[in-house]
Amino acid sequence: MAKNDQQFVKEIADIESDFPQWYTDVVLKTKLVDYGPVKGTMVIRPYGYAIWENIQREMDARFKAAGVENAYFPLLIPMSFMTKEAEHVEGFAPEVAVVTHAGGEKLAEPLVVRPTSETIIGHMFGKWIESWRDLPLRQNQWCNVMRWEKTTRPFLRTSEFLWQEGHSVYASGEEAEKETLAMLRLYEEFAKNVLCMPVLTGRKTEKEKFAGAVATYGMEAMMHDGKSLQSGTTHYMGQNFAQAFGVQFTDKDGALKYGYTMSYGVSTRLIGALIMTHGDQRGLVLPPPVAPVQVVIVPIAMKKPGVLEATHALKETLENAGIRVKLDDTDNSPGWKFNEWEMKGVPLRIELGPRDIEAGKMLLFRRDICEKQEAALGDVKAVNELLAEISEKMYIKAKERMHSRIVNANSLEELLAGVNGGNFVRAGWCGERACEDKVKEFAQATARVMDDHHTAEACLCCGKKAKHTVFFARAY
RNA sequence: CGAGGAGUAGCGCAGUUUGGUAGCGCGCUUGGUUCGGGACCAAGAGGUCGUGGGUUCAAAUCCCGUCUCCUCGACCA
Repeated sequence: MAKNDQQFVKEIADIESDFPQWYTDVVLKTKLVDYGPVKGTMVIRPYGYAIWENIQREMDARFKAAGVENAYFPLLIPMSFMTKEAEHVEGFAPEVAVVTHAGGEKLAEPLVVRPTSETIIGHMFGKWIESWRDLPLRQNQWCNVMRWEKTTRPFLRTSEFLWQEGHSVYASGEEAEKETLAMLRLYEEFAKNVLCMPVLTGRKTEKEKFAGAVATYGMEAMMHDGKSLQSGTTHYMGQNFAQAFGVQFTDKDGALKYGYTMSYGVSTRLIGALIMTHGDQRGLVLPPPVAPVQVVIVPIAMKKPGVLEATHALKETLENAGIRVKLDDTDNSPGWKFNEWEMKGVPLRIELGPRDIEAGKMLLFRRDICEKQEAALGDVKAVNELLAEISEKMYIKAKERMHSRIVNANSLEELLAGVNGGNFVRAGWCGERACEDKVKEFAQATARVMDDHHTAEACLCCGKKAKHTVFFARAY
């Protein structure tokens, strides 16, 4: 029975050598997603969606604490909105899906399926804002967006994906910029405490920034193979969108002024980041805060008297303590269940058999380091402490890996050697587009984030005085 | 769009060279024995071989067309 899956587990034994294939296989196999009928779309299955729900819940709590409200804006955007901001339309035109027919007729004006909502939200904000008393206006929406990508991979790059996009308007540029950085810090804290994932944060280069933004900031996570994954971005728009959509207010001095806008977003890509940051030879390893099932109980010798009753009682005890518990009382063999739930990344497994019940104990298996330990049967405190420890260890492990794989480079050759070795490469950069392009051509690496303050001596490419310290990496 | 590969049962594949009644493993269904690291026995269901045309007594197999998907590039959260 289940020889297929057994083979599969063997096949994924070496993650780092065959990472993209491992990733796709494990995501499909663990039933997080399925491919949709339209190329590049994914069907998020309940187990995968539950991860997203947990991310949403944790993120939403942070937004609300920061004073941001949720709202919803339309899926369809008039084509003319897109063309109002020159850089924006140029950036998104190649990847938008367009509705040309509806109601059995050709539409007078084509409608764009939102690739992001800056334009329509700018339009509405323009109507809602009249006075300085209306500012700041800070809203967020959870929705789907569509970008017609050429090559796709579940969660990491799909044509349609789920995300949150927050949009704020401020009376001054300073406030809007401050909020842009504050949200970046919020994301960083979220990555650490909820996803147990370390990230690098910083400003994006001109080349990498959002279409229509003055400045873009991002957080980058390191995957097993040393590639970088952009996991969240925040954008300061200045008055670009405010001017395009007439977001004006009457200030205290009676003058009519344009607002300053900013936006920020994270997507279902975070799930991909999780999988690729923590996953190992046995499959997924999910951080307890987002794991759909935090504890799985596997009864041993279920038909022996008292075993099922004991597992049900344990489940109830843990559930009452607010732990997400699953009791696997299917008639698969225990070995099958062990592998199944390990593959699905459940942080903690409890094995309970006649011997344990007699001794008043339970066997705990932690997924992060794959080790077993004993605890008193029904000891909720022990379970909670172990879950907390798993979160902490997962973060530390990922952080140590990332920091051990950041190297410095003073030349293109050193950079190439660095990224070939699966590292992030820290280097000086003069700020010229030509040098950035040359790095891309020479080492297939791009500038992920940069730091304006701790400036390195010289540009690794042209040798001129460096304006920025940049982290270069190959990226997904 | 450039290069390569693949379409046969739910999944993974064999069969194509040399045309001859559609096969294997897993999964699924039913019954039974099991259960501390992917158990076993028995019985069963399931396929217009991507698609259109051609050659032939006969095509998964040969010929021509066409569609789709995957991998690697260019583009991107």
